[in-house]
Amino acid sequence: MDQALQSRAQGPKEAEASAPMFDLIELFFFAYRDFVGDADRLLEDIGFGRAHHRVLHFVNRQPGLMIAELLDILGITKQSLNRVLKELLDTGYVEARPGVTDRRQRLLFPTAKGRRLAMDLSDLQSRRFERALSELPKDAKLPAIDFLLAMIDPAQRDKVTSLVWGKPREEKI
Amino acid sequence: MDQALQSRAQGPKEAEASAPMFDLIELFFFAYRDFVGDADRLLEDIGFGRAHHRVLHFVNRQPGLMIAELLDILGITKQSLNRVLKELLDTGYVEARPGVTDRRQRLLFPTAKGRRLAMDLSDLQSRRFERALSELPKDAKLPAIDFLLAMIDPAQRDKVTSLVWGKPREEKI
DNA sequence: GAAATATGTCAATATGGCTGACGTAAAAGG
DNA sequence: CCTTTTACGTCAGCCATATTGACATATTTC
Repeated sequence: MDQALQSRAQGPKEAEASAPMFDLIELFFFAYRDFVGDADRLLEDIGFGRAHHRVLHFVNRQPGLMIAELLDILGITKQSLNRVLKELLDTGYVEARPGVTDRRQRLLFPTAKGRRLAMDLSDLQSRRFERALSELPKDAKLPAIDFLLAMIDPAQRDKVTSLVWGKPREEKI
Repeated sequence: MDQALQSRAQGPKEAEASAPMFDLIELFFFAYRDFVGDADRLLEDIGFGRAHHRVLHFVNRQPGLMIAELLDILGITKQSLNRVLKELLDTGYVEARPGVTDRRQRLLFPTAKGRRLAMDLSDLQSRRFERALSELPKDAKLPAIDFLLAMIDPAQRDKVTSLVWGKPREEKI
C-alpha cells in the first residue's frame, strides 16, 4: 500500500494508474457538506430547502432572468422548478414580470424581501470562506478560485465564468 | 454597488460587513456538481445512487466499520441507511460479519466486487482532481487540501482528519 | 436480573428530482 | 395570413433520499 501511494508522488503523465486521491475526495465531500449546512439551517426556519436557495440565489444575482435561463443554470426540468418557484412567488421573495420585447417570457426579479434573504444566505456562506481563508496564507483566495474553476468541466467553464464574473445583463432589465 | 463591492477589497478584520464572495460560493457549487456527476453517471448503470456510493466508499476505506460509526460519518439515520445498505449486501458489494468481541455489532466489509467498484469510482474522481491540478501550478495540491480542510467545521476537523489520514483501524479486523 | 447498547423494522411523511403528455399564448417565418 | 416554433404552465405518476416516531430483539454490562 505504501508502495502504491508513493509510486511517484504526482504523476498523471505516466500511464501507470496513480493511486486514488482519497484525501481530496473526502475533504471535498465534507467541506461541501458543511458549506451547504450553514444555509440549510437558516432556510429551514422559513420552511425552504436547498432548491429554494438555489433559485433565489441566481434570481438575485441576475435580476431579470428568464425561466429558460434559470433551468439551464440549475440543470433541472421545468416541472421540478415549478413547485419551488411558485412557493417563492407566493411567499413574496421573487416576482415575475412579462418580458417587454417578448411577452411570452416571465422575467424573474427578487423582491426587497428576497434580496434580504439572498444576502443573508450569501453572507453566511461568505463568513465560512472568510474564516477558512483567515486560517491560510494571506493570498489563498486566488489559488482557491483557480482550483475550484479547474474542477469544473472544461466545456462548461465559459458559461460558469460569465455567470460568475461577466455579463451583468443590465441591458435586459 | 461599486462602493460596497470595493469597500476595501479584502477586509474581514474591519467590522463593516464585507461583500459576499459570490465567486467562491458559485464556483464551489458548480465544482461540486461536476465532481459528483462523474460518479453519478457510473453508478446509474448499476442502479445505484449517491447514497450507495457514500456507504460503499467508507466501508471500502475502513473495512470492519460498525453500523454506528458509519451512521456517524454519514450523518444520517439508521432507517435511511438501511435500505441502501441492504441493497449493497443483497447485490454482493458489501458483506457484514458479527463482531468478534461484541456479537451485537455488524462489521461491514467490501467484497472483492465492492472493492473493484469503489476503486473505479475513486479513480474516476481522482482523474478529475488530476486534470484540475495539471492545469495549475505544480504544487497546487497542498493548498487545495488546506483550503478544503479549512472549510470544514473546526469542531469536526479532528474526526475528519483521522478518517482521512489516521487510524487505519487494522486492530479491529 | 435490570439496564444499557447495537441493531433491525414498520409506518408515515417531506423534499427534490424525473418522464410523458397536453395546453396556451405569443413570436417568427413562409 | 397562416403555420410553426418558442416560452411557458400543468396534470399525473414515479423514484431516491432523507426524516420522525414507535417498537422489537439480541447481547453486553452493571
